Amino acid sequence: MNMDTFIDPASVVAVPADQDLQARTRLLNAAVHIFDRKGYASASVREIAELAGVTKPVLYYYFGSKEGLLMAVLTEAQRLFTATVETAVARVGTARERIIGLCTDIYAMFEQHVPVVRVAHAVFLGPPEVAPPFDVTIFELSLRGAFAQIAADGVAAGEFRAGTTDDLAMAVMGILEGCNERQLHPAFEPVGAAGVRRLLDLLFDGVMNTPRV
Amino acid sequence: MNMDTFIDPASVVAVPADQDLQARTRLLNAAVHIFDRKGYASASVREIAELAGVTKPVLYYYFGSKEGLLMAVLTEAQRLFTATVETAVARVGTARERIIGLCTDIYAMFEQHVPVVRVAHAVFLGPPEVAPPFDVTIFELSLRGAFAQIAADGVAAGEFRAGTTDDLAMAVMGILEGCNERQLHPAFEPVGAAGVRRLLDLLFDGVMNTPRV
DNA sequence: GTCTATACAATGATAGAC
DNA sequence: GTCTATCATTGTATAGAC
Repeated sequence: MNMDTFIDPASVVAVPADQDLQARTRLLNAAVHIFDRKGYASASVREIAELAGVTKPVLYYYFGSKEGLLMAVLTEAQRLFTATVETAVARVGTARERIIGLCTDIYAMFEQHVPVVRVAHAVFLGPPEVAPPFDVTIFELSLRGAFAQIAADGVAAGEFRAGTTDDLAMAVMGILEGCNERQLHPAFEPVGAAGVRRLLDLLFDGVMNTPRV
Repeated sequence: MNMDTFIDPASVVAVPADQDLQARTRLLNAAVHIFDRKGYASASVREIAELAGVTKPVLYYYFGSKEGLLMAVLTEAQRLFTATVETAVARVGTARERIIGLCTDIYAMFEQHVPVVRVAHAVFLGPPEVAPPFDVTIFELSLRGAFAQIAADGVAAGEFRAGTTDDLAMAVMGILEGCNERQLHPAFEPVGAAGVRRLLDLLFDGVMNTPRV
């Protein structure tokens, strides 16, 4: 992919129309901003072009259509996501530490790129009938595959109880998703990286007061 | 609220334009159907009125605006939600059983009313700038309050470890949300009520193979 | 309460000059 | 590559007859 498509997080929230950036990059930043605030369907190409400081035909010259613009944003989100997962999976340590590490890495990446993540999140959970031709399930599948892999390692090493692999991956996904949604939703207070770790510790160690048999 | 606003789940997915129903009810069913499939922003009142078998002015006569129609749908969703939470909280048993009971009740209610829940879910997670004047946080707040109450009971009774109340509620919310999203998203296979219970058991009993100290 | 007909703004997209 | 000007369509909403 062209390096021109890189989205500078600071510029997204600060000055999308910074004249030092290329028109294509300014359009991407503006698109993330508007898609995030109004949703893809309610966003207008007019507004995006204005925010980017260019005219409408420039937008169509670079992206072909409104949907093409969304596709470019999603491609960028996928790049951020898979990079985070791959580097986190390669870590060493106990399975417990690796799972916590992957979760905190994902959580931190979401925190650093809230607008882009929110756009991708909205497409992922939104109505499939109007969704663009972008396989949004790769986010879920790759992340769950990573958790399942680490969990299987933990079971094989005797670190985790036998037969917990798939359920552990699913439970971790749920807890992480809950934390991320609280981070993405402006009405709630984020739990923070420490909170993510606390919730995962609860899952690993259990809740009951009586020792297991 | 008028009983006329009740949304028969079967009619929503089957024949929204059933002539035996009142125009207002047919409009509500059609709105849920269209909002669910295309999203609120992309849905057109033209299409909703046609599906309901009435003309546009009839829609505006009953609901005043497109947003009023969405508000009516959300109000119905809230009714379903709070009713489920209240009856589940009133149950007796151990805190662990009560938490599992509330989760499976919510899960089953979502399963029975997938279209309405998806619409409410989309508004809850969607962009706040275009959201209707409906406090979507009440879903999260009431549910988390219920979990925290039960968890506090469990801690007080010595059933759960001390200091786990809030984290337990958050972790349960996350796991439940993960299961519900897999149920609402057509690309994934639902975990089922048994899966929900398994994941919660994992949280209660812990994952580690070594006994806690 | 329900209809026909229409007002009117906004949309995504393009043609063609430069 | 970027502009001005414009098109065709669709959107929500309403006026007024019955």
